Amino acid sequence: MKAISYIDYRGYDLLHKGTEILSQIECNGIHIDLEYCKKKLDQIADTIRELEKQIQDEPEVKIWMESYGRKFNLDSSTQLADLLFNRLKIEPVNMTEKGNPSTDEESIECLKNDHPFIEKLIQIKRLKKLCSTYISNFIREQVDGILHNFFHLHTTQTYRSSSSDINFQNIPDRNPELGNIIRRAIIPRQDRMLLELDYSGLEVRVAACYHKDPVMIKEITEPGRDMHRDTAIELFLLNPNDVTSELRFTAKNSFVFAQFYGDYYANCAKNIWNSILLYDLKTRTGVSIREHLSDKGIKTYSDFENHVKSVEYRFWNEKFRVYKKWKENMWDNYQKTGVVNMHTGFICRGLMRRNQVINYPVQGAAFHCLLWSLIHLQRLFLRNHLRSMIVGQIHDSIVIDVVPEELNCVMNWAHTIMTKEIRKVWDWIIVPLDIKAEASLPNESWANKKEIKLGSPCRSCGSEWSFKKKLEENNTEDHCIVCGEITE
DNA sequence: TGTTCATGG
DNA sequence: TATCCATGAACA
Repeated sequence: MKAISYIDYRGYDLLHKGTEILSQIECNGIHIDLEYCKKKLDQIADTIRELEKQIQDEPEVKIWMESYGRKFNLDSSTQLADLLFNRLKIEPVNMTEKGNPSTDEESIECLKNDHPFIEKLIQIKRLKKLCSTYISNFIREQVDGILHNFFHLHTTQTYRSSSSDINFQNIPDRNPELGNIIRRAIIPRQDRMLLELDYSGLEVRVAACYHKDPVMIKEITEPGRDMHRDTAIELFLLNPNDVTSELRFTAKNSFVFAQFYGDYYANCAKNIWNSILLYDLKTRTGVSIREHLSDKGIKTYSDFENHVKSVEYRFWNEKFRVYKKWKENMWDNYQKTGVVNMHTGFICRGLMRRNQVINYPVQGAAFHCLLWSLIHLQRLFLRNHLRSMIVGQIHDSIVIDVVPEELNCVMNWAHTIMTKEIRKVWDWIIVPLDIKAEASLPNESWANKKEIKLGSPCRSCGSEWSFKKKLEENNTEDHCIVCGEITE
């Protein structure tokens, strides 16, 4: 049988066992506060009505209403684009994929000073999104207060997973206001706590297992190194002490990750420049980045684009030379053979663009690390009859509904499986793996998650895990995550 | 049905 | 050679 030779059983086994374990997780489901959801839905509806009333009197909205009459609709991007770019003659900031002027949040946020209705419009859109995509669906999909969403292993091009009904993998988090509202609805079962275990920098580490760039391996393994901070220093021409978390964030997302995914300097420069202007980014000592760059000779956008071009050149031709070579090899090899192989035994075929060829094997294998860990953690749970249960998975993290007395044990096992056992089985993982843990106190919602660290056992309850509680005057205090007592 | 927008990794 | 992978809502 010829076809049999095309099947790689490493990949087959992983998906077979993965499917079984994910179905058990779907069956467990995640507990929600149904009464809270219903109450919040009504509350937000009131807020939206109030906001809609408030913007009715704004001059721009009057023009909008007059031109569309009965068809006037705040949810229509087409109408908003017509208002902003045709009637008010505003220069578009971004274009859509099809080349039309865009009205997405990033493009209209910078108009809010000249057009105050924009700020309320953005808030209305956010709240509507929260209700329609999240809260309403929580209420629709729950059975006796439990959400049994699906986790699929057959829908993505990269052999990652996906989730639907509800999508457990895109619940708001980055925006604290939205994150807090919706995550307040997600709660542990009675007297339990929610725990999330995250692989730190998983894709960057898995990428290193492919390209084996010595500079990147150093970045990952040497303590105290921080490539995002270093990139911020180069992009904004700063001393290390002048880098704020905001500047590091911009460098990380608009340059480093964008470059890893295959972006190029002109696009990066545009995005960074937009951030500088929109958020009026400053150095740690409070100097405006715009002025600071100007002092260094970068006065116009064109100057900045040239500067980013030179940062990009050093990034790939001096710093990550081996990584760059690997990308070229991957693309050449695909053009010759038509396939891309993953470390985990999967093969990608079919028509792919260059950036897909470079990213698929990384994205897929990174998720497979998570899936492998999930399978083995769940086996331990079942074999040892733990009452704690795995309730979800978000690409590089595992969410568990934990019985407090089992927390020490769960953390111990998870750490062993996710960072040690996996490397015994997959020797292609040539860099250390690391996990981060966040948890909420018993009976608290997911909105209250805090990072927890290993410490000495709590005198009241014996838990070894504590979180830092912020006090006045930059002081912190360690508290036990199970009983809340101060630990030493 | 296609486009645009939002959310997450 | 031009930012990777998803789900889902709403409009046109």
